[in-house]
Amino acid sequence: MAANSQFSMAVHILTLLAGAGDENMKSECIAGSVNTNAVVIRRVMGQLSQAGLVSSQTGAFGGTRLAKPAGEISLCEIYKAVSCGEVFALHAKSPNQDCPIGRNIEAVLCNLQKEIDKSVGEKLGQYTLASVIEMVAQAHV
Amino acid sequence: MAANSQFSMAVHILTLLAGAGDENMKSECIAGSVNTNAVVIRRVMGQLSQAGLVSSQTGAFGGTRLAKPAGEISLCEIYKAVSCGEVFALHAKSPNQDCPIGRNIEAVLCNLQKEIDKSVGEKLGQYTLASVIEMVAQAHV
DNA sequence: ATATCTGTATCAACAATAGTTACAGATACA
DNA sequence: TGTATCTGTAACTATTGTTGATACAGATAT
Repeated sequence: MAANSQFSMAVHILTLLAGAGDENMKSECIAGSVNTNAVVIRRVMGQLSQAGLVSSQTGAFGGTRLAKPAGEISLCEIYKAVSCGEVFALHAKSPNQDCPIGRNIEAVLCNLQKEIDKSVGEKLGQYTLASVIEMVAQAHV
Repeated sequence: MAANSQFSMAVHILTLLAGAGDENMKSECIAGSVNTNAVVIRRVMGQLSQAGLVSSQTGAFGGTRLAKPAGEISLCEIYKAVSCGEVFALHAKSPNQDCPIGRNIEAVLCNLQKEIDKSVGEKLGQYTLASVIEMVAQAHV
């Protein structure tokens, strides 16, 4: 499949919104920077909106802006807002329950999965949108 | 798409092999526990073999066994052996290079991706196949 | 020789993402 | 009030990755 790049898009979008300050940005304009279709942007935006990270306005002169300061938006929040998959997936079909190992391995892997996800969340939680903006600025050529 | 469950399968397979000790296990038999097709097992096995975690024998009475003790196989090695995707994907199409943010955000996200992947690797490195076997044993009902 | 097992090519089925078009609903402004 | 503009969302297609399945060459023990 096409790999899930929603997190990357979300960070990109939010960085643009932070740059716009209090002004509304149109999805068409954002799509121009991300290099994709405006509907794709609005789809991601819907998830960010549900998470309370942005607020949108319909109608003429509408658009979207950050719902809170960039310093108060952690990358972990963004990650959770866009429904990314887990680091690894559990068995597609349940293993053979007649096998002692098959019967118990799922629970072990599930716990491991949760632990890894938690670890990723903590790592992402070390950064905020403001950190990203700073990194982008430092990368400036 | 169907989520990538190769890591889960790999851990399951290796746990079974560890239980078989020095005896060769047939892919057909492993497939019975994992509840899938033998070819799927052999595909994963090929990656584990390339990583030096298992060794296989063709021909009659052939099969596969662990190439080193369970205590010396870390989950990080397994994770790297099966080509799992990254935690999140970068932009599918490159962002607009005419935009100051579009031009620089990719590198920032790429660094972040590497850092997260490293963090996942370290977390997985805390466990060995032997740990998994122990956890499966404790889960026994 | 024969039976058995791995390694691998190939194809179909399925799922998820991304891209696109279309349109209803909301809103600012003349 | 009418018009232009923008979001939200449904619907469809194209593409891609995983899994499942069949088939067969090559290796090996007996």
